[in-house]
Amino acid sequence: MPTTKRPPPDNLLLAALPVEVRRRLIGESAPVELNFAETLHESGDTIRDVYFPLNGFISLITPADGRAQLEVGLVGSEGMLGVSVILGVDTSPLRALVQGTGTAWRVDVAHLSRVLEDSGPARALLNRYLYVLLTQLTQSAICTRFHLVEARLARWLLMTRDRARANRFHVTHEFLAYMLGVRRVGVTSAASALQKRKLIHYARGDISILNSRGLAAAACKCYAADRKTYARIMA
Amino acid sequence: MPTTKRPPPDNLLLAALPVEVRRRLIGESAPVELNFAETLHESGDTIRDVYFPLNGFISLITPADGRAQLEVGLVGSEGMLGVSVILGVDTSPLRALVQGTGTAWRVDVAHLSRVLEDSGPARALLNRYLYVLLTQLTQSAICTRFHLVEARLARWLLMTRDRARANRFHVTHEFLAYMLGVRRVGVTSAASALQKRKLIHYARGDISILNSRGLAAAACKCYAADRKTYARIMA
DNA sequence: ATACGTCCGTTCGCTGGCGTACAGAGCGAC
DNA sequence: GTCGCTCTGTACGCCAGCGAACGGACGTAT
Repeated sequence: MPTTKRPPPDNLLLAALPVEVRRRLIGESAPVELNFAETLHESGDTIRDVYFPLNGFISLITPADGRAQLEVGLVGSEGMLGVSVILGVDTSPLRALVQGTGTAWRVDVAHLSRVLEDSGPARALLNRYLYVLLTQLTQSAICTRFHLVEARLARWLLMTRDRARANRFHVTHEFLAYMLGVRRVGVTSAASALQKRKLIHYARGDISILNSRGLAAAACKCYAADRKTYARIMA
Repeated sequence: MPTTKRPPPDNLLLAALPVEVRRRLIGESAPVELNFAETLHESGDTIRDVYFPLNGFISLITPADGRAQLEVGLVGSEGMLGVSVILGVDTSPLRALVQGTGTAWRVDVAHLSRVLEDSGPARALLNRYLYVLLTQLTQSAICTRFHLVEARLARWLLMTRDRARANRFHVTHEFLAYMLGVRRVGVTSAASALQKRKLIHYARGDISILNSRGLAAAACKCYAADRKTYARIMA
């Protein structure tokens, strides 16, 4: 279930490009569908296409030994999936999983490379985005290590809302547990605590954010820190 | 106290550059000293110089709220300090702290940028290094989340040995605790367990690796994974 | 020799999260 | 309506790591 609608959905990176570059990049093509639970990149595999989401959101997941796994990044309308291509490596270090149905511009890797070679502004923009991603990654590392599940959950919900541009999305406790690297029960108790405080509402995999101010207060500082960095670097 | 000596110490990145680029980059200059406990970059500050260590090692530390902090990266003779410059951002996202005394080539940021503009191979090389750093960062995130202190300690010691090119270095339990994001007592018990198994020896801040095979077995897979990635990408 | 600072060892109670297991509740298919 | 599946709630024992505190050992300076 997609969700709320806002007038002009565009990918923020593409929107920041010079028009001619943007035109050359995505040309006449139409955005593709991002289907729930679809794996766009598998860890270790060769990347053929990169994606610039318009809505929906994509989780970047690192597989660990055993069943353990952990989400280390989140890509939505503010970013791009497949940054390693910018660095000239077309092997994906992470698994990219569509968590929120939506649409995205898809660009062939070779084509992107050609455009990047010719356009300094495009290189600069994507490099800056990469820098942001890097800082978010370190922030995630800290967060995962030190913060309580409840605060981390609140942060995740807010980040997702921003990226998907929707206050309501489909995620079960079980999936959240995978993302946060904790047990499902841990998510259940954290989520029910947030629900009791009327910050969110959920039922059978549908989560709505009721009070984002309150949720931000319940989240760890990492959320604010990430936003600040994005604003500062991408401005 | 530096430590063991090996014949031709060079920075691996510089060694991989075309000779004329390397010459242009570091010219006639001499390597500078890296002094123990010196802060080369402060988080949020402007980066003036980048460093290519020959020996010694530098910790990349992210400050969290409170006293909590966490090492998210380690730079030695295999890499470079100040990668964000490659991305066109001269604000350091992390604190860079000299942990192992040594020497390094220091390069002015503006100069590096000019060289990078002209040299495709240099860009490609540093981009690949950045990719490696990125994967190591995600690996660290996993490690920090899921693995036991003892295994993480073993990994840290091995990584440090590789970067500093020395089997012996000066680090107190207290500093290790900061790096690993745990209590000092946690380090003490993990270290003493390793020492009992004759894998390491330590006394008053001097740590020696006695049996690196055994230590590798005690470490989590992250160590091997990191090495593998480095070899694959930088080869 | 003494005094002080650094570094390491150990202990105690506490708790957040783990692994596991089971039970109810909603929803769709038939 | 009933069955089966998915999703959520709750409970129980367990443990790694936490915070705090104290004591001893080693070096170095005076």
